[in-house]
Amino acid sequence: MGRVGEPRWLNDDEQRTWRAFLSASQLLIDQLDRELQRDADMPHAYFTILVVLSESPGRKLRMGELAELTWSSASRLSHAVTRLEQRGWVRRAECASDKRGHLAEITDLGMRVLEAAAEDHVTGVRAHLFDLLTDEQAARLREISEVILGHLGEHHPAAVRRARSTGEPED
Amino acid sequence: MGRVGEPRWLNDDEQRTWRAFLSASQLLIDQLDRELQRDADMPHAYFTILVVLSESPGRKLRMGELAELTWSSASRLSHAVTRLEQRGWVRRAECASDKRGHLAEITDLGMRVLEAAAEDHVTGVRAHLFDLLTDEQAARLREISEVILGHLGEHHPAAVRRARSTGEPED
DNA sequence: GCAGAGTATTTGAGAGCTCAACAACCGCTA
DNA sequence: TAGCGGTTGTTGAGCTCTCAAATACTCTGC
Repeated sequence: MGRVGEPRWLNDDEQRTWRAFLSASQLLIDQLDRELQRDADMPHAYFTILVVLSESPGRKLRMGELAELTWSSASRLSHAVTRLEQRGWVRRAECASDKRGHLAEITDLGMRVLEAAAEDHVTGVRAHLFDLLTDEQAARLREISEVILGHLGEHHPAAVRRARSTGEPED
Repeated sequence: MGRVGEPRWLNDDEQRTWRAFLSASQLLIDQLDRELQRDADMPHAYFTILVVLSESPGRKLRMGELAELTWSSASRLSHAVTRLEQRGWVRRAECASDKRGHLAEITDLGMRVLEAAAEDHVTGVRAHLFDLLTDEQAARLREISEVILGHLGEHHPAAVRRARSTGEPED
């Protein structure tokens, strides 16, 4: 991060683009978060955890894998799973192959809650995103998002362990 | 929000687009937030408040206006300003024309802190966004963001008061 | 087969956010 | 001008997230 000379400020166009994007994505996430809280009594982070678990083989994952797939820190995930466990939506189990490891498994109740939440949620995603965009725009948005994702994915804390353990160069 | 029959699920393309966009914007915001915390010891929300204040006439704004411009709830803003005040970056003053009102004003110290923070921040915005995109993509991103913003802006809590007080239809 | 280094996860404290309740004030109306 | 609904802003409790420290286990080399 060594700075060399003057920082390159954003020009007017970039400034507006950046502010629009920041506000828009923040507002969209906030809106869906509020709707999920109102309709299903859960923050979006919990919803994501349940979705990923529900799609996993055996409906269970090790904490570490779950953290990577949800782009979450280990700590945040652990706290969240504790709370999901208290609600009876997720259950912790021990990992046979590695006694340090813990598994998180979505319960039947969790599946039912998730299905109900997802129904409302998809309505919001349409109303606040896809219904507003042309197919062209949606396709562009996807390309742009994938570029950012490709760049940032590697630097995210949740991915660092994987990068190290698979011998990738660390840049 | 009356649901009519089956919810329209996202098709495969939409699913991937949505997940890519959600992850990318979340990761980008998180990354810049971490950098700001590390380099300038403040969360992004504080940075936004300082930016808006610094650009305002007299470097001060009423709490309500500041809340709207930062898309923040009144409560969140009030808590944030309290903490910014403790750091000496912002000062509260009374509003002459309306004794219910409070002004928030960025201090000289606040301006210096902001300028230092902005230098690092702009580097991050370039590195994690503009350096990755073609001019075309940036232009599309802006269009897409403005569409979302136009739609969501009205429904955001911070905008409801304004909408009501200017006689706009409430949908 | 044990010491030490590394890995997986949890824990606790503290910061920031949300929601609901509150206090202070405005301005209209009778 | 007193009353009252509406507006402005703050507060406190409770929840979620972050960061750093702790715990429990694995693996490697001797």
